[in-house]
Amino acid sequence: MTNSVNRRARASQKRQRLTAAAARVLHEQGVERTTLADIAREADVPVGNVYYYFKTKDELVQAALAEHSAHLDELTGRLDELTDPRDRLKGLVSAWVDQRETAARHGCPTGTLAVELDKRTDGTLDAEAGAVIRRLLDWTATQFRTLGLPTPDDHALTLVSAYQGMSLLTNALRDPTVMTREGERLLRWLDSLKPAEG
Amino acid sequence: MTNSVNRRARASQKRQRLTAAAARVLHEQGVERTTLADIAREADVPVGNVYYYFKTKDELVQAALAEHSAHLDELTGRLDELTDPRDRLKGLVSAWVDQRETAARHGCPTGTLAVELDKRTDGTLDAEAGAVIRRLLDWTATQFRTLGLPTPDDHALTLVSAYQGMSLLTNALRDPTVMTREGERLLRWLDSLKPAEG
DNA sequence: GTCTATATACAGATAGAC
DNA sequence: GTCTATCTGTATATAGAC
Repeated sequence: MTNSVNRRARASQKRQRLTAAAARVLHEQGVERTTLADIAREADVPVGNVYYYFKTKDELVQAALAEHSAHLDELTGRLDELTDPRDRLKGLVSAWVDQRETAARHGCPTGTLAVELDKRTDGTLDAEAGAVIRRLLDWTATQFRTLGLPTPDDHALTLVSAYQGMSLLTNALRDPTVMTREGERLLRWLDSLKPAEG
Repeated sequence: MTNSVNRRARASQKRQRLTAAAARVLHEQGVERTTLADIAREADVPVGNVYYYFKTKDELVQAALAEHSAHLDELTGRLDELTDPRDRLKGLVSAWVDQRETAARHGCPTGTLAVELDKRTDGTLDAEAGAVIRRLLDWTATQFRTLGLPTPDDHALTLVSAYQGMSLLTNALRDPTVMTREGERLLRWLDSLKPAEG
């Protein structure tokens, strides 16, 4: 009984290590350039053993996406504790800017994954990254709506789009200050927004 | 003599066909998922023959990037014939929106290429896509400067960043209307900009 | 210059011992 | 559950006939 529990605990621990390693390595190297051996090494799990936890490489990609999605939930969950929706949005922008060094080296985890998965001709996984982005859009639109703005969806699109754009440029130019400059502009923009009268 | 010229013409024609095919296929499928056989088939050139024109796959990627860069030059060249820099910028945005269906399926050619090449750990080619984006930034900044705006570089960053962001979201959500909505906002923004007094 | 056949290398995945 | 050894497929690149 105790042994069985320990084995199970160790097993899911390994699964968790593999998931975390996948999220990290796939972000850094991309899906196509990452081998199962890379992930296994990073998770300190023998290569052959990977298949006990994930039947295919795609399942590891999916697990990595779920991990990024969970990180997003954590962030928005923390921001939800702020009372003013404008502060929540500004907190989101600040969190992005804080990640500028990572963005300069590897871009946005979800965004770069979405770009890569969209290159697939088969329909495998290519919608999954889009779903994570859509959840970010939804959360953002809710904040704009709570603020009393007339077109919350358009504002959300503008903000998330700006984030993906500045991440891509920060990465392509390898220049974290891109993130700082655009981040400051976004903060000013958020401050300037006035809810409709009435 | 005539034969030699014909051979040379055919040869460079094949090279040109390979370059064009590379630009197209690499945009659609991405670098890592594209095989030399894919490009050769699209160019109607036998696989083994590719190596006569390009020593490595990376050289084909480089040629594809140069092709995209040339397309950008064509576009900015046409826009340069407009007298008002504001009209040039609005023309740029309109050109982007016109490509929305392509963007929905494959994203921005240069942007998605940049994302993929930035995943490389070796320093091969990963700066080349960034250079193309930088040239777009420079051209755009020149227009803002000619307009008499105080911080042309920041405005350029905002515009190009917005383009890359809306391309990525259009692609990830497979929704061309993202491009239309953001494009209209950018046009309104450009119209609203007033040069500093004096 | 053109093309076929093939060398080489390495990835994803599986079989099966422990 | 864990791990090694290996099968199988496929991609880049080359050798060399034509």
